[in-house]
Amino acid sequence: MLPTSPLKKRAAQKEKSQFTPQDEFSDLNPPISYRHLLSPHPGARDPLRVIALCDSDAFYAACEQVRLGVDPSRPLVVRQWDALIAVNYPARAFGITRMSSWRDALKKCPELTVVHVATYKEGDNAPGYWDNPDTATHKVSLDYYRRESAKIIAIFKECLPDGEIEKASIDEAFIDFTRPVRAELLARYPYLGEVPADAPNGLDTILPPPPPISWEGRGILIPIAPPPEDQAGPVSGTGTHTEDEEGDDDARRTWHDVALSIAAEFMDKIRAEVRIQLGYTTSAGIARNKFLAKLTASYKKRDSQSILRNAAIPNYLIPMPFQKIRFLGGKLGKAIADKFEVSSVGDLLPISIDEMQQKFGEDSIWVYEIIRGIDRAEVKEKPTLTKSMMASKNLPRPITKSSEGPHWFRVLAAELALRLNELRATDISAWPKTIVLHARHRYDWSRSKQAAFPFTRNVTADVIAGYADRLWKDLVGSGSKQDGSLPYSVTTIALGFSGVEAGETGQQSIEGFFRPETSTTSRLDGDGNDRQRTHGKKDQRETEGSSDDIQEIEPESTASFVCPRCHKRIEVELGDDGEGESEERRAKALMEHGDFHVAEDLSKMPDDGISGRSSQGLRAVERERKRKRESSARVEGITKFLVRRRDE
DNA sequence: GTACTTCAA
DNA sequence: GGTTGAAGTAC
Repeated sequence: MLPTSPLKKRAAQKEKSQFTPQDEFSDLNPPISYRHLLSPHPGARDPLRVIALCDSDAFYAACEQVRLGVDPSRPLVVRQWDALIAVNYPARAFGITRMSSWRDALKKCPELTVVHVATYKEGDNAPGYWDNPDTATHKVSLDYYRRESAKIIAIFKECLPDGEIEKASIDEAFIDFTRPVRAELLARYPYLGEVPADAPNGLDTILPPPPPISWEGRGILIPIAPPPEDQAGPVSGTGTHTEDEEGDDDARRTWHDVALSIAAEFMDKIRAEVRIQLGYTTSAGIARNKFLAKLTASYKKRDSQSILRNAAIPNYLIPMPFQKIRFLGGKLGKAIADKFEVSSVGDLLPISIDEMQQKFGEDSIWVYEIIRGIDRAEVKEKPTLTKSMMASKNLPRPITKSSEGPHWFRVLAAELALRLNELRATDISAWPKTIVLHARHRYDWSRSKQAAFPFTRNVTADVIAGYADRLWKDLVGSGSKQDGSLPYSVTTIALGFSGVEAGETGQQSIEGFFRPETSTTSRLDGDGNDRQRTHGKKDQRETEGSSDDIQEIEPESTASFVCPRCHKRIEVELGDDGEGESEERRAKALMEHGDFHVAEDLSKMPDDGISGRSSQGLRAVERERKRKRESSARVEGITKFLVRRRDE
């Protein structure tokens, strides 16, 4: 229970009341009953919840070190143009930081290995490693790191089939250990599995005292500072106590600590697995929720893991600069710091929720809870497939002519084509719904245009670049100036796919696209409508005729769809090797037909913008301008039809 | 759906 | 600082 209203608290603080910041942490030792332990679905409020965040140390540098077979104890940095984007720990020992320039780094450490990140240039169909790529002609590729990242996640999953894993960025993931830890808890302490006959409150009986914990080899414990003299600790209430060297502490030990220690064992094994199989060292934080796990991981970095027991939360959090907290590192955090002239979590604790809400509205509740160590966010497994895919380039010299765009599209498009096709090696049905082109003017603002991207099999750099050309014209206008100069200089060009889908949703869409054809008769029955739409195309009649005649034809051995664009009926032979194969054939057929339309689109690409009219000219730069869109004359891909069908 | 912004690593 | 990716907002 919170001791008093926040407003009173603030007033009280001014008069130097007995309130200490520690009093704000009211939920450090929640009662844990048999019901908690045995309930089938642990949620965010589970007192035995255990979350870890695991990240790779100097990830890009580690990738290069492993790729090149460099001795891990040797200093190595990853260079991007003149800057460094990763510095391994041996190199940090020389005082090299990510802010150093590559030449300075080499001065500090002559034996430094400097690896420039992989790059593309126009015409390349794969990124390559060069010692001195030119930013005027090349763009960097982070593809190798993405692939290595995926391997790490795969190991996490292998090691922990029952744990939820959420990839948080290229080099870090949250792991929810709650379920595996609970299973282990019951295995190690079988007496917890049954409510004792003499338990006073049945399932709601509090668990017996936890056993001693050996933290040896399980990670670094964030210390519980002993409470000040003649003041009870916020949790134990049992008066004086001391903490031994191991950090175990009879008075404060809880079953949650046991859970943390088991999670730490698991985490350690998983990290060892990553190190052995891939050669990457990692750091992890283990705590009761996501945000604390994240903060704990940064306690001691480099091939280690740290553990934050509930009892250690206040002393860890109070001196913490709150802008280190996830989502407070940006504008919101700065606004709060400026408004209240504070910098640490402890400074923020006395500020009442009302006071905060006046300025920061909805966000306040989240902030109020987070600085008290409360975070109910779930570890949610994200689909393996990323929803978007973007390739971007900061231009060394801003471009001022419209004609300078296409060169960069071809570079960006080559990368996108490679990445999409690589994705399709495993997810054949992966398809991006839209293609987006961004152009940024200086560091002030940017504009973007998007269009439907067709469901097509052969996604080549040319196809992508072709669509980008049209978006470019829509974005910067065409013919607005005689000499082809742009209405504004462009410092960044980014080309990407969004709405990338595959697997289940992709297959569902494809299913919906085809009409079920369990027998030849049922197909003929339902044909009236289709005939109207197909305008009696010849090939349609032919396929129908033949299937009508050949009665031996296996049910479901063929399927067909009518293209909404050309109204042709397309017949597909399905495989008989099970669902996987016929699914693949359906997808292929759709894409092959899409290819035809892509070719058609590209061959009669207008000089105009996509909407068929010249787009906003100079005036477009003004952000106030109203945009009127013509929705009718957009590129109609099969994709669009698929999307609509799925909703029906 | 489209264009734009914010946050993070 | 450059290159990504996701999510939220306004329309």
